Amino acid sequence: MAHDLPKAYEPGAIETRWAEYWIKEKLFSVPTPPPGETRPVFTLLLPPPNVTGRLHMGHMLNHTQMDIMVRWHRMRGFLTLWLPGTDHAGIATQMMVERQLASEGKKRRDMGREAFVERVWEWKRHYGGAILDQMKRLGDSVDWDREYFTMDENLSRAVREVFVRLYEEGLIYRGKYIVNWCPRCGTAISDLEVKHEEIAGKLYEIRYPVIGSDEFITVATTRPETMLGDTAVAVNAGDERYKRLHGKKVLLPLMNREIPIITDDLAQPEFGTGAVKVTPAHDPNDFEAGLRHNLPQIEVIDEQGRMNENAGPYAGLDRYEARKRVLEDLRQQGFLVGEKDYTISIGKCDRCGTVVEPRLSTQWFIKIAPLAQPAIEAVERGEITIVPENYKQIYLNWMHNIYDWCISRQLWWGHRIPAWHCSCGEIIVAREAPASCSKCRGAKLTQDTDVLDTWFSSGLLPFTTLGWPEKTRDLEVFYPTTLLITAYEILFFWVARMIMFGCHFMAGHQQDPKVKQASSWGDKKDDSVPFRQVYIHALVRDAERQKMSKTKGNVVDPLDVIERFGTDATRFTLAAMAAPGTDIAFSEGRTEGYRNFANKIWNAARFMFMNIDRVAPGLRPGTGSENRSHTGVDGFEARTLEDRWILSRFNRVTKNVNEALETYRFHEAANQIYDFFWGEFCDWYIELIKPRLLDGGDESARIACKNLLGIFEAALRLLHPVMPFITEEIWHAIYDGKPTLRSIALAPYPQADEKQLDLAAETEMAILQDLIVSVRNLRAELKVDQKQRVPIQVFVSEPEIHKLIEQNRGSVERLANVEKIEFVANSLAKLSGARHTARFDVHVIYERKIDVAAERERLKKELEQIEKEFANGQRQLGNEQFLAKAPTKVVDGIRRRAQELEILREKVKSKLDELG
RNA sequence: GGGCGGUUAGCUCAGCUGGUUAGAGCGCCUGCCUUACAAGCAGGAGGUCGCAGGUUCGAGUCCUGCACUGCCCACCA
Repeated sequence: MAHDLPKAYEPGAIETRWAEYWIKEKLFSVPTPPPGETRPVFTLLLPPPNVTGRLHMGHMLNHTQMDIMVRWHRMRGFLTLWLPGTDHAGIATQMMVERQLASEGKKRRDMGREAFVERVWEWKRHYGGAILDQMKRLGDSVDWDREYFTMDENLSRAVREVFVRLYEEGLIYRGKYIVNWCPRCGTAISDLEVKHEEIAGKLYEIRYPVIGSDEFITVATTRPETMLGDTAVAVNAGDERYKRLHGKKVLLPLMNREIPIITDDLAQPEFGTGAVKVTPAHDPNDFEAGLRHNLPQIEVIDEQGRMNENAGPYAGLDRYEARKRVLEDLRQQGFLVGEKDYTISIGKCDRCGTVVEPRLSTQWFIKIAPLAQPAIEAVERGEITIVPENYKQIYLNWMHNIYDWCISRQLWWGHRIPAWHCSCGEIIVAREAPASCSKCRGAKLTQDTDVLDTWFSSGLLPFTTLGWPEKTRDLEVFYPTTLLITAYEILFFWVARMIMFGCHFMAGHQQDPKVKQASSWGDKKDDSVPFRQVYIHALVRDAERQKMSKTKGNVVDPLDVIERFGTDATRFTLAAMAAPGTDIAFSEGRTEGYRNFANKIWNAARFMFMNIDRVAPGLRPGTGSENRSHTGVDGFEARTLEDRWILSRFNRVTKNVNEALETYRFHEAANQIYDFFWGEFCDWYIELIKPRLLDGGDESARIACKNLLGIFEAALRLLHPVMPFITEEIWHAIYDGKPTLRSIALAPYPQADEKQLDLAAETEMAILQDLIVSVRNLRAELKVDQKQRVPIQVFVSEPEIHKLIEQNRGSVERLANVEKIEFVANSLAKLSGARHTARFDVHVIYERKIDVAAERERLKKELEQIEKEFANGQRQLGNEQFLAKAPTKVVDGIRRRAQELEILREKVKSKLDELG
């Protein structure tokens, strides 16, 4: 790269080129390390996107944060593994392919299972994993050689192994229970996959005639159509109103079936009429009550949400149509006695939005309590920490109230349950298809047609991707993984399951102490956990803080944003806005600002190269371009105040950035670098060294170049995890395309050197900046022509400050466009149009007079503020409690400030007097 | 029905364990094509930190209540 390159940074081609280079060079591939490896390990498992997935802003935030952490650790010398892969996503993918088939006029059931599954694989090979290509565009530094798919043969084998083991341990059982059933998807779904919604509905009161009397008993229901399957009416045993009806029967209207009146706590006297219809086959509570009272379970709704043959005249009707008809008939026959507005909660299928039907069916379940206990303890003991911390309590609450998990799905795409049914009724659960029935020796075995919940297999990934059930070297080194960064949405779906499975199946596992001890997690004892730390990232919303959703049409496509502003700028935006615990309202304005930042860096680089090529071409790639092997600033020779200052600032910022990343304060890390690079390095340092570069003599220019290069190169490394592309581009240019290392990503991350912190330099620099800004301010107020240089007068009382300004006279004159500095012996405070701080007075000599009225206003306002602050300080200093209790640092600070304020007050007052 | 978060400049947001003068970007106003950058430079205006109490020497920061707002969890007909 040379200085004749475009003035404006064009990220497109550059980013694509480096993304390809990183993959081609296999820079982030981590072969299994041999025994004896002593580097601390950092492992991160990518939350596998669905094969059907496309990148959205939430992913982009997640990936940005992961990549920052990964690159940061890698540069700090950790043996860093980031494992990518995709999830087969049972329902989602099956739906996708079904839709595709529908457009061809085909149906899944007509094709048959085998052909359909083959079709899904075909789809997967064609369209699946688009998101992986998008990840490449983001610059994700994952190990592509280890990419997995949840239905890979080795992972599938591990899934069967887990299933069989859990079954053998009695933790998996099969049974007929009420489950959430999606009539559209035709499968059971877990509690988590049901989204509840409040809608306006009705509460109907229906009276059932009591047999052997002319009485009625009135029940309340929101779902009248289920009455067709009623097998009892329940009242509370203690409810006086119904005591006389205990043991009697009622005649179920429309169906004319006799059903008993039972007493059960299901019925609560306060609610409705105090009597409740019981439909064991279509309501979870009624199901339980049915078991308690041995009631028949009459199913009236089929798996497609239609009334079945048990529904008499309503058979064949859709459930909602049936509701209408049932109500009509009840009304006509005088059984419907009440109808009032009522807010009801309905469950909808997470995938397709269809209203879920509680339905009786035979499913496979995991007994959750024995698995939950260790998973709760691991978090309570701090073996796993969750950040932000409030999610820990949410996790624990959920885990304490968890129900058994329905793991079977009536789908075709997924891991088929490793159970075989024999015609004799025996069920054989086995790792591979058995040849014959273990009970009757028969060979007519058919495999269970159900597949497993997608989350069953993804819950195993932390160990199955590393070779489990084999005792592999990978497991020994990389398990437990170090960090998991994920969205709150899947805390229960995925994170909780991984913890349960990890603690269960990896119990007793020991990580290689050589790679563990050196890491920051070395003090943890329990290596069964799947990860050491979980960071829950924020939700990305649109600029109006609305949740992005396709139906609202407010989805911001990250690739569009990338197209317009570049990946680096987009990444920087997300990093800079990602304060832990708060959602992000994505704004393109910010991204544009960070695109400008990239441009600023680019132009600073152009400036640097222009000067190096002109005065010290030897600096690149020869001198100073030796392998950057340490964590500081290379080849820096502090000769001047600005040199000492920028070196100190760099180290302070480096310290802050590392500390911020340590605690996931991405926004702080990003802002620190931004402010340093733009506000200090470009605005001040580069401006200050220009004279040395231009006409300071060869030696002086060479050192200035070297220092410029040193800071710039180190700053690139500091920024690299956030903006990997532009930093890689410029870094390579520094070495003229011939760096010793193949990538800045492999160079050491800057670490602060306490010895290079220089408080004196920072203080002195602040005074000079203050003086320069004061003069610029005065010039603006006097409307001095920008190009005109004007003389100034300066008064200082302290000799050191006089010396400081004297020594940096040239800088002040240049940056404030001053013709000549004249030091005067007396305070300029009274002089109208002069500026003052506690340390100096300054006056611009110019024929134009300032606007006296405006000046008076300004001074009045200033005085007011000074008085206010001064009074405030005095009050505190006069308070014994304050003096006794406040830290000396604070007290001293206020004392010092009070002195300054007194000086300032006098200056402002005398000037106001002068103005009259 | 429970639980969690948010409310700071016109807009979008920082402000970590309470401590001197509450910050940034965008937008706005003024002046500059100053030989890295107009995607830039210099200067400026703009805030009773949602409301009401409380704790404290000291509160944007901690506590209580309220208001508005968002999210999650929940098998009450």
